[in-house]
Amino acid sequence: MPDSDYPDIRRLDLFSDMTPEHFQTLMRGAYVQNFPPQIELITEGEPSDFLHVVLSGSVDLFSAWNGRDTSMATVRPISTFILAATIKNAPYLMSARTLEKSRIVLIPSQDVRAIFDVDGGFARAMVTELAQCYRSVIKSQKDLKLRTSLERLANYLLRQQRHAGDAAAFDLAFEKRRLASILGMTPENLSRAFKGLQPYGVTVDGTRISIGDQADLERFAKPNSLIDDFST
Amino acid sequence: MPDSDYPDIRRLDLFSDMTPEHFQTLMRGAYVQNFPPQIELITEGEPSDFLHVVLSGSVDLFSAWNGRDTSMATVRPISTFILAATIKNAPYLMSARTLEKSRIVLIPSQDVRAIFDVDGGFARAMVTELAQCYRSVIKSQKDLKLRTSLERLANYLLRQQRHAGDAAAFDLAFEKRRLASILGMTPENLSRAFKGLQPYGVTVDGTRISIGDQADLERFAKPNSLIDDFST
DNA sequence: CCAGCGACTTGACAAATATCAATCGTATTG
DNA sequence: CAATACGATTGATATTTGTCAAGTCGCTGG
Repeated sequence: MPDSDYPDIRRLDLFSDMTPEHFQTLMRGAYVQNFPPQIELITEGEPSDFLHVVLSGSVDLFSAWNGRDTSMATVRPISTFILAATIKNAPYLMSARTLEKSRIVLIPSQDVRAIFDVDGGFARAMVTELAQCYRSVIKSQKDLKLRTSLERLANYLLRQQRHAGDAAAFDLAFEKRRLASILGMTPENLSRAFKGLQPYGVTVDGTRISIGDQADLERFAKPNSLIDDFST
Repeated sequence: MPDSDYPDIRRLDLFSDMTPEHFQTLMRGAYVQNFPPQIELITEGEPSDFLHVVLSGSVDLFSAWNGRDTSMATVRPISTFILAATIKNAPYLMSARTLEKSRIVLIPSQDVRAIFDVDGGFARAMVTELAQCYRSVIKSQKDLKLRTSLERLANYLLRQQRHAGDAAAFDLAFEKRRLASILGMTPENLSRAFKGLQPYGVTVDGTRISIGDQADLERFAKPNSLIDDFST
């Protein structure tokens, strides 16, 4: 691995508290690879050989069953994925594929587990990371079970808007078919859902979203920090 | 707390690897309480003051939004809940209420975080516990997003059957209204779903479920270890 | 330039799910 | 024992969501 990547990884919360020696050990066994778009990095059901770290690009975590499939989450730099499978030495529950050209670190799971056993700082960082992941999925689960698809879309747009610095207009982070899958609906329904939000001042032009009256949309969406706030 | 409860708690994976001193410290600040049924133990949004351990009885984790509510999970002895909120010192994402008369240990979150900082064994046990919780929610999420309500019910019954030692008949673990909520449907729909499984040999008499032909039901349900196997 | 591809949209329809109201059955209680 | 309360069920209906089949639009590669 090029040494230039070290600092970026070291700076991750997950790796910043471990001893330099242990970090070195991890990095010695690791390697970095550049992947083109649409490459399947891991397949659900396979043993978790590597902990992955996305340095650049983005990765889609998805799952399939009985001919259907669904996007579960998107991983953006710089963060890790499939930490839980790695540490439990259990099969992946989700598949992963690159969405764009991506630079990814692969750290042998075996090494991660070994260092985890001897480095308290690493173990503690892992707790924080896993707790965060757990709470994110719980929020997503609440979103799915408590809201209609229209409400999910409205709240998603408000979250994206906040992420864009409360701008009145912003671009969708990815294509609509996958947004639909993430929100748990079909692409056709997403199209209709966008129309359904027109009365609340939402206009769509291709990938560009404009929110005419944020307060109006919020009155409908009823965003809630226990579902929509990703920082806590 | 009565000393008789110590061994039960100590035997939990979460607490078995920590030093005796740290365990003592945790137990000194903890207390045990008996709650009647239907008592709300915690409310979502509140600060996480205590890590909870269910010694006996059972607890429903649920969440509400905009007048709707849904059951997220059931906690049975002996295990903990809201570990993630405790460790992140963040508000509860779910509310909890006793389903029956329950005996519950309350351990001040502050103590848990303090010991977590100094006891590597505890931190490591926490990682395992959180990874398990995370994977459980992911499975549940896949169940929700990839399956129809009929398929969810069929697979739920197969899981329960396995839990009952592959018996041809078994009793539902809780009342149907809450089962419906857990499976993400209305009670009315659950009733119809049971009827919908009759062609596959499922018969219902009150709380008693009989599975006439397990292979037949499995052909319909298509159980998958990456969704339905809770041990991995 | 333009043919072709793929994502998106739209409409018509079908299926799944929720809602509302009424009823049934059982367990509890005065 | 009767009255009642509550969960479960059922039927009718409405809403939501998915499916299928066009058709549009924009982009890209020859």
